[in-house]
Amino acid sequence: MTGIKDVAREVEMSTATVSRALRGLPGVTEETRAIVLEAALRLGYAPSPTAVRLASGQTRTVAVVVPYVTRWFFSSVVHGAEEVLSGRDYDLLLYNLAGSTAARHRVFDTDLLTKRVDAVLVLSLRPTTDELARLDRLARPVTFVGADVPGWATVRIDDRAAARSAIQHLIDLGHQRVAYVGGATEGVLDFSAPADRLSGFRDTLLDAGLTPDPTLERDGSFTIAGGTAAGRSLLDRPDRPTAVFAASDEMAFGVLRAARDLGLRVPEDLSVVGVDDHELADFFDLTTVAQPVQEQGRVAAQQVLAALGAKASGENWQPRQVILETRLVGRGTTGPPPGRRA
Amino acid sequence: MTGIKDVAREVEMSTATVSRALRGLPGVTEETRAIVLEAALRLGYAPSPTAVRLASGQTRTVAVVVPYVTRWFFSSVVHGAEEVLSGRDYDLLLYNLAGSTAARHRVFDTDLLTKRVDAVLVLSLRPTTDELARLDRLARPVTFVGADVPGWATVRIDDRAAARSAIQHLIDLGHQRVAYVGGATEGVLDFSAPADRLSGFRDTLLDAGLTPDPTLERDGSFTIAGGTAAGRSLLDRPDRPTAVFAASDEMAFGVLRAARDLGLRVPEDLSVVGVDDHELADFFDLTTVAQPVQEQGRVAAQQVLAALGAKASGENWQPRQVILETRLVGRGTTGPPPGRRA
DNA sequence: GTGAAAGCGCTAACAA
DNA sequence: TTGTTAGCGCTTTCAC
Repeated sequence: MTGIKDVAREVEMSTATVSRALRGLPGVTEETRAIVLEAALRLGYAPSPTAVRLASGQTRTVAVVVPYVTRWFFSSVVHGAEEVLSGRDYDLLLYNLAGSTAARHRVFDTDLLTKRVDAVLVLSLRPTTDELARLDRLARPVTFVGADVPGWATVRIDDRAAARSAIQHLIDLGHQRVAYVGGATEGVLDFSAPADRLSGFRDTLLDAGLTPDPTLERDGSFTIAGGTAAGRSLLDRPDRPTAVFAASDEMAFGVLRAARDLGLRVPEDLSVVGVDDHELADFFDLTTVAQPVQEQGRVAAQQVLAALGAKASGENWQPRQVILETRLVGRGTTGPPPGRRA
Repeated sequence: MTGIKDVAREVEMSTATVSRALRGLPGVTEETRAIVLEAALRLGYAPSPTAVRLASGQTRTVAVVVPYVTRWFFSSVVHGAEEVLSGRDYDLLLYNLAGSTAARHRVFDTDLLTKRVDAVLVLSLRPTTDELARLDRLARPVTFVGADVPGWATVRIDDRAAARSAIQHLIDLGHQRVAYVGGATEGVLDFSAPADRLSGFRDTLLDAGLTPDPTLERDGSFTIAGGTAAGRSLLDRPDRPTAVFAASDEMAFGVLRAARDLGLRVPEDLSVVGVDDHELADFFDLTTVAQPVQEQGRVAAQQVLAALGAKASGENWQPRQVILETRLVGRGTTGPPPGRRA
């Protein structure tokens, strides 16, 4: 392994000069720089990230904590974050909780992250007070994606508004009995979006003079299978709803399946709306509230890098709450309710 | 930030003793160790990974190179790898190529990985000779997942056999006109599986006395949309095949959609088989050749860790080719061909 | 513009 | 069993 000393020896200069020349710092003749660059290239020199980190005090590494890597939403956010981090020569350290409390504990309640990374991205989780305290002690920029964490930097959508636009769409079509399929509003992996989408759902109905029916609210645990089960229990009854709002596309897919299994036609007998604009939404011709997913990862990464930059140049930096726009994508799973068709 | 010196000062011992005590090395009185542990805990000491790495010469980091993180197969492999790596206190550095040649070049043809990681996991890519040469120069354990790379450590399935079992299943049902939907056997992101699955398809037909029809082979680019397009061109003709073998479940989903769009009943008019046992395969009731995906990530991670262990203890270690079992999962998308029903 | 020397925060020989 | 002393491979003052 050739090190900076080898290069210095080769060009008969000090390692200080070689270091400066290689990093493009000022105070080096162009001639000197050229000589150094040539020698470094010739010797196949590559600096040791570890040594650079120890000497510079920066890890140039960002931790990304993900509830479940295998879910489309999370892997898409990771994709976005990786894109900007690798572009700025930062390493992305992946921590996949895989839904495990033990893993969550290990990441947040031990010294795992301490001195290991310059910044942290946390996806969708709603941190506990203790976790926030520990993250605070890290004294590093932290950004939450897809969760509302007051006082901290966040990048997300307005979940209430997203639900609202979906419900309003159904109301405009003439639906009066609208069901909700969501996820636990608390639990092992506590997310912040479900509660907001649920209240957006209820409020919009109320605003339209409709009364939310508690018996039309189901837990679909944000999975396809959960959506199918919820859909079945919702639709297999005489007074079934004419429309279902699922708080995620995956649950909406499940509802579509339940409808199909029960012989219901969509949208003639039942309308379905989701949230996400999942890569399969088009495939299922699902009407949904689209949210920019990769973009949230990108923006979050840019945010922590900006914070790091500000820190380095001594500026003071305030955590920002970024809210990205959603938009209703009308497709084939929504239409007027039965008996109200043109 | 409290460092090892602070702990040493606190207990009035040398940093060497503190280091030994904290790491559980032999040659330290239990009493001493207890004192040190207590002080470290009380002072909130956590070692600096960077310093440990520089001093020990090990990064305790494994790079995982992924063609597309957002695809189910890859994120599942990452999941498996992360599980074992985090369990052994290794960091997982994620590199997502996102299908970009530039990204691939950056990872393999620059000094990016040099001195940065102890081992590398490469998913599905078929490396070029140049890339192999560079990986070789890293002098670090490298394991390829889902690709056949002669002479290197690999973890994969027998792609020819997987295709064979799917085709044999169709033949046993009585199918004679079987189509193939696969992916480019070369290209920007060069994978090794497609070619093997294609030849497994052809060979099995030949072995059964059937002649593979080149006009029944399509490129579905391993995506749902590609599968839909391929399916449409395959099925929208009078002499359409009675069965389609898709080299991945996602393409099979696309074929199912094409069939549905064309008004074909499955499996009455058309049988479809995929490969993977994707999380949605059950949802689509798709007959498929299941492969252990997370497991491949797990085994690959275990492999590089074993290699690292062998290296550390001076044993010599030979790259192994691990082949994991596949099995046909019969579901509802396959049945006897039209006109041959019981 | 360049070099000498002192760290960065640990580990690891080698002594004691 | 414990301490002393060198590093690990860079960056960064501070001189010159």
